[in-house]
Amino acid sequence: MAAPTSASSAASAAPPSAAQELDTSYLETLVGYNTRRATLAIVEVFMDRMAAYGLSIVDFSVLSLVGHNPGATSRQLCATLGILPPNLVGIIASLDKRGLIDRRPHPTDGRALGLHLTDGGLALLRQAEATAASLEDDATRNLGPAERATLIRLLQKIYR
Amino acid sequence: MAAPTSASSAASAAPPSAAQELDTSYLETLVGYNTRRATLAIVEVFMDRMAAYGLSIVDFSVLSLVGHNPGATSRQLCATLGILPPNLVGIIASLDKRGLIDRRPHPTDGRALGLHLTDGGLALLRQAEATAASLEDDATRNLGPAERATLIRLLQKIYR
DNA sequence: TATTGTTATACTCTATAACTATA
DNA sequence: TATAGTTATAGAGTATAACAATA
Repeated sequence: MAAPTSASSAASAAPPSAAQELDTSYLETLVGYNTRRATLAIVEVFMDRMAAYGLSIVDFSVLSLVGHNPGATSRQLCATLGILPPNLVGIIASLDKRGLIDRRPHPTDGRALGLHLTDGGLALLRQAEATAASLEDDATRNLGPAERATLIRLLQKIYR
Repeated sequence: MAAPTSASSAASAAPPSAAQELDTSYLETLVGYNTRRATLAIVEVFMDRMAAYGLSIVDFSVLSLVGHNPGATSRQLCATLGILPPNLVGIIASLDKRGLIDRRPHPTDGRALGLHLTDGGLALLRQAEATAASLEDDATRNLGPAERATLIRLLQKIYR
């Protein structure tokens, strides 16, 4: 959480006044504090670079899930990403309007719509996923490959 | 992100319809996706249990930092927690109004106010920190002590 | 009767601009 | 002139209730 949030990060690498840093040793003993700080550090880089494609983090997640799960429904995306249905409507509508995804009648359920990438959506996803891989390497540059694998394994032990 | 967000988590351990789970294997290769999912899992438990003290996560962080850094200023809290000054004003005012913290004139800087815990604030912090320790143990129950230490070390390599 | 997708809406969180008083 | 704390305000993100169409 302490990471300067975009505002100050551009101009100043060192803090503007530095004043006096607080002792965070207690908070740093909490796993949740550390996962949150790490998430914010990565998310900041993620948002910066995905802005080039006009994609938010959720946009990227939706586009990627649809790409890897052709015919997925809104309901499935909501369950997977922890988004509530009313909040996904605008996201889907926006990706559809931009011509990145198609909404087709579901083959077996008349209530549902199956989501599919368009050719343009697939092309954008490939670029975005390449950018994501590169950005993740940068954000985790202090981790070796084995450490990165260990980190992911331990994190999944928490949420899976 | 996929974790059911409080709404469904109470009544149903298994998903309501289950429908068909999507393939998330690509997203799970991203460190950011995993840190975010783990954060959401812990945050959910954290919010549930801290509600007993009327503390949000930021309330807890502020109370804890002031407790471990008597005389800290708003500016320092903002820098440490990545909160913007206008968004901290209400939080500080609320903790003050509840009698958990005091705002005293800063000894050397007439513009600033030094923050201190009241006796009541210290008592509440001690309870809250005990609850946090217990809740963290629960949320990371699938990790051994060594794994927990490794996880924290690797996360700090990302954000420090 | 339950579920999918949707609208409307409210609440929280986060962000920017501008003011005051002190330095 | 720069900084600490503050106000007002705008924008995301997230939450609930309720509806039409379909199962």
